[in-house]
Amino acid sequence: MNPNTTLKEMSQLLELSISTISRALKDHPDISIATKRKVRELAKMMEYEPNAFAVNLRTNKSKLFGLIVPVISNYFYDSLISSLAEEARLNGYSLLILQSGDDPEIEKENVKLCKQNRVAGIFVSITKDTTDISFFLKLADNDIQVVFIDKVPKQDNCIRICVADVAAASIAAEALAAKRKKNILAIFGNNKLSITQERLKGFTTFFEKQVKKVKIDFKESCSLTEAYQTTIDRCSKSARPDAVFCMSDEILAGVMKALQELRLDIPVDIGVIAISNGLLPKIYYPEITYVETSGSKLGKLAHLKMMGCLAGNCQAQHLQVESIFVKGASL
Amino acid sequence: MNPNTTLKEMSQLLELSISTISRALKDHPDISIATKRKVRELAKMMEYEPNAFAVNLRTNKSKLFGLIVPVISNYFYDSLISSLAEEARLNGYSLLILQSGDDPEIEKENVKLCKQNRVAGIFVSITKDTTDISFFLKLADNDIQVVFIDKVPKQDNCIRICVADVAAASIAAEALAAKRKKNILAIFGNNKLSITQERLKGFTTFFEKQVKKVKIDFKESCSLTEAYQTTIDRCSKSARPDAVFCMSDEILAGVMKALQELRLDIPVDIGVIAISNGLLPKIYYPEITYVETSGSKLGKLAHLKMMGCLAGNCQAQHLQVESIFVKGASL
DNA sequence: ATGAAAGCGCTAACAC
DNA sequence: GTGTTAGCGCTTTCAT
Repeated sequence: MNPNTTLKEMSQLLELSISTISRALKDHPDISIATKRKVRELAKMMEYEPNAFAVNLRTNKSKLFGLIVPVISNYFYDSLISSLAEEARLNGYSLLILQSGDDPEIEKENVKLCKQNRVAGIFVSITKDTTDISFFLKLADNDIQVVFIDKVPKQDNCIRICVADVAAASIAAEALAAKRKKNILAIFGNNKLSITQERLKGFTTFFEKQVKKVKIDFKESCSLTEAYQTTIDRCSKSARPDAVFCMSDEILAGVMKALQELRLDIPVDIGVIAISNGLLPKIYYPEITYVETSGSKLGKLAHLKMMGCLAGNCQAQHLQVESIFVKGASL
Repeated sequence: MNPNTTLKEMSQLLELSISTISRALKDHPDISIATKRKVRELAKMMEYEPNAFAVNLRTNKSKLFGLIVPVISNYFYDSLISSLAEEARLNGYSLLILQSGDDPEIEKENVKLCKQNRVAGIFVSITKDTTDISFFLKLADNDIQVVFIDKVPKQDNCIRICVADVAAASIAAEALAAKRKKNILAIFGNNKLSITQERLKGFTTFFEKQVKKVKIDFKESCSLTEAYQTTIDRCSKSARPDAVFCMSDEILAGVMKALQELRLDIPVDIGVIAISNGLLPKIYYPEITYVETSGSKLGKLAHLKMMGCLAGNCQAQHLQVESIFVKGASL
């Protein structure tokens, strides 16, 4: 057992003071070249690593970001987390990852943990039942920046980074209209979520304004299984829809399973379009046409905004990641 | 700006010493009920949160685990991470998540970060190019436990938690034999990985021992696209295989895409079986028959072993999570 | 160019 | 039952 090297140990070995060692290692101009060399050599040999706790205790800040999401295993969050972790790494930060399990109580506990660890900032995608965000806003008192991502509160006195939900749904609606679809099954997720409301808005607004005489069958389906069942129900009938719109990857998965079971030929018998992260659409044949809501771009933007905040530039703001239409062969 | 409450502030307000406050908050028997009550009330009012740095600096240990994986967005790791994070949370630990990008250099950097943060332990799934694990083993000197998960080194002087790779492949092979498949396309991932070698071993050993006269076409395909191409190549020919074995979810996705394109009827025209985490098989119709290698079970076991280690019980060991045959309708 | 000392917030051994 | 003190490892101001 050879525990971590400290400045003190090195100072004793070299018969120098602790502060000299400290300064030598940070290349302080006061220290002589010779001393610096000696110190650095020893440090390397002894595999000196500064004790993050001691450093942080002084500055009362850590090189840590908290990330709170409802759940990690999800078609969307993995890429978000991945990009956030990578961006953080490139900037010398690490990511403390916390799951709320979509439970507001656990979410609060997680915030507490972040406070205890004096994270520099928190990225959070809120639960569907989070309405009171005062405890997030109060973190400003502790000099902890908060950036809401993807699933964000309604309040506008905070920093929110989202995919362009309204635009994404609108683009999908436009694609459906361009293909002259007249009888659309539109499946949306949990209605409490901001993303659902926004996507619903984008979708309906487009059809109200631009296109009349289109029958749209709106359905809320919160899981793969529900989306599957909805599709089986609606597509077995004689008056089958001529296209399905899927608000999310999870819904897309359920829809596709049903369509495969019904042996419908895509896009001949029925068209499919989704709002998606892009992973799932590519595993089907034909590849699914989708509007991309990139978790990884979202992560990059969120991280950028966070760094801006830390640099003092932290007004409330609602930023959006552009949605891109990706042509597949399903519509 | 109302920064974090400290013991000192409270001690001044209550005109008590810092240590009394400290003890009151930890329910030390020496402190009078009345004082405890007063202190706790004030602490609650001031939203006192102990400064993790100060606590950790004393104990030189944090309630933190490091997790190093090649990449987060992956069909398997999301569930592993999810379960690890949840288990950690339940035990009062948090998870520091680090991606190596499958680069041994970054992996080393990540280990350094873990050291600096004085994590209590590290879970690591190594890169395909990690051969020298001495810097992992040396962490024992710093009293940091290391638990290798899933992608583990060959050396046996360490703690390794894996899915029962040999058994999983063997179970799949058995299922194929039971269905009297005679011409099998078997697609495996990167040959450098321990999991590939093990699964290959399980698969071939079964057929060598139990069943003769079966033609097996082994192919290494490291990505969805490669697996797709392999399947297109081999299944377009007249002498089409009567079954495909997929070593992983990623390979399964590629294979299924190809089979859908070729409009082959599963399981009539061709059987499919995979080793999988279970998410992907359920999104297809028919649902894919698979041998489950649960990332979440792996996480639970790894965490259990880690806690054992911390309690002093840390001999080198190779533990395996049992593989379960999950009947779908694809074989 | 180097050293001494204070202090970040907390705990615990040792007073009284 | 409560207070005093030392110290975890580091940075930084102020000496010299």
